[in-house]
Amino acid sequence: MHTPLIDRLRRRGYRLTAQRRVVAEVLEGENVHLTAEAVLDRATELLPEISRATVYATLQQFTELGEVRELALDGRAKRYDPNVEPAHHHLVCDTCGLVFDVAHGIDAPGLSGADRHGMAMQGAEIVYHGECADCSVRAADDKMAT
Amino acid sequence: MHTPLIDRLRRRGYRLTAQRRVVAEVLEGENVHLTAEAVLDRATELLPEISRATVYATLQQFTELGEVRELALDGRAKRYDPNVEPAHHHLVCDTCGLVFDVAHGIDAPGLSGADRHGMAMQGAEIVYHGECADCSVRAADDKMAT
DNA sequence: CTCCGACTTTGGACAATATCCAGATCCTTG
DNA sequence: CAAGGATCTGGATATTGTCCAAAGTCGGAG
Repeated sequence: MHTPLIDRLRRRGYRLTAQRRVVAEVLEGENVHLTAEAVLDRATELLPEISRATVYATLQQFTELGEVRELALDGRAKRYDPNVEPAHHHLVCDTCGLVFDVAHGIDAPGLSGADRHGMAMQGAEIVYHGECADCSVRAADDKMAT
Repeated sequence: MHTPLIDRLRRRGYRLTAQRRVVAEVLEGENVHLTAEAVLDRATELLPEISRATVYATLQQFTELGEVRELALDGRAKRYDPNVEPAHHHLVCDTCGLVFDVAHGIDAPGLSGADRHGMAMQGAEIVYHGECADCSVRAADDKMAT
């Protein structure tokens, strides 16, 4: 079986290994944004001897290939978004870490030359912060309980 | 000496300790965005017996008070921005982690009701990504060296 | 001014996330 | 199907951050 991802790996000179297949499979099977540890957990179910180092390395490779997007949404673990296309931003619950995709069509304003500070621009990521309904309810309950 | 920060601490019932003064002093003396470890380093020079736990706790308190902004710009350490006003966004070098402020006046588009997914919105942060001039030069050098 | 209780700090253990490395393994090419 | 370089493994190590019990300190009451 050749998914587009696997094809691109081959074309770039990467070898086709069971480990890479498994990581690709885990990512494609999810529409939430997993952390590396979550990917490792699921990958271990499919290929018990896979190692942590391999999962981390593979996620980096996929990121470099543009197959997944690495997201730094909060100060915790990075998350991996398998939906590269269409471009979109994210909405995060600051309390529990829940992530929603924001409809595409929204984009960050560009930077003027002066604001670029001589840097080569590579893109912009908008992170909307809020509190999800569940956490709001839980906060209200906690207040009542006092 | 009573900086505005110290006043607000008192009014909220926080005690005025040497450790809090030192952390405040470190933050005010910097216009770059320090990591907690960097704050610890500088604070240790001013007050050698200060502990890591205190610095982390103090940075959290200052964040809750609105005196500093906690930034999750990349997947590495959180950074603390002492310039709360005016609101502004950030430009990050993905290679070395260097951070520039982006001129205020830029802001993220709002979210429609459907895009809010029932969450209570608390704000949006735009992170512009790129490669700074130094890192571009270094990458070019590396290529020549091969 | 002194004392005491509550708030704060300390330091070291622990947790979560991530990277590195040497040796073992395994794809792919020829 | 053998060789060789790419890849993987497992464990050590690094980085960042949190937790906790005991010790210490701030600041209001007297």
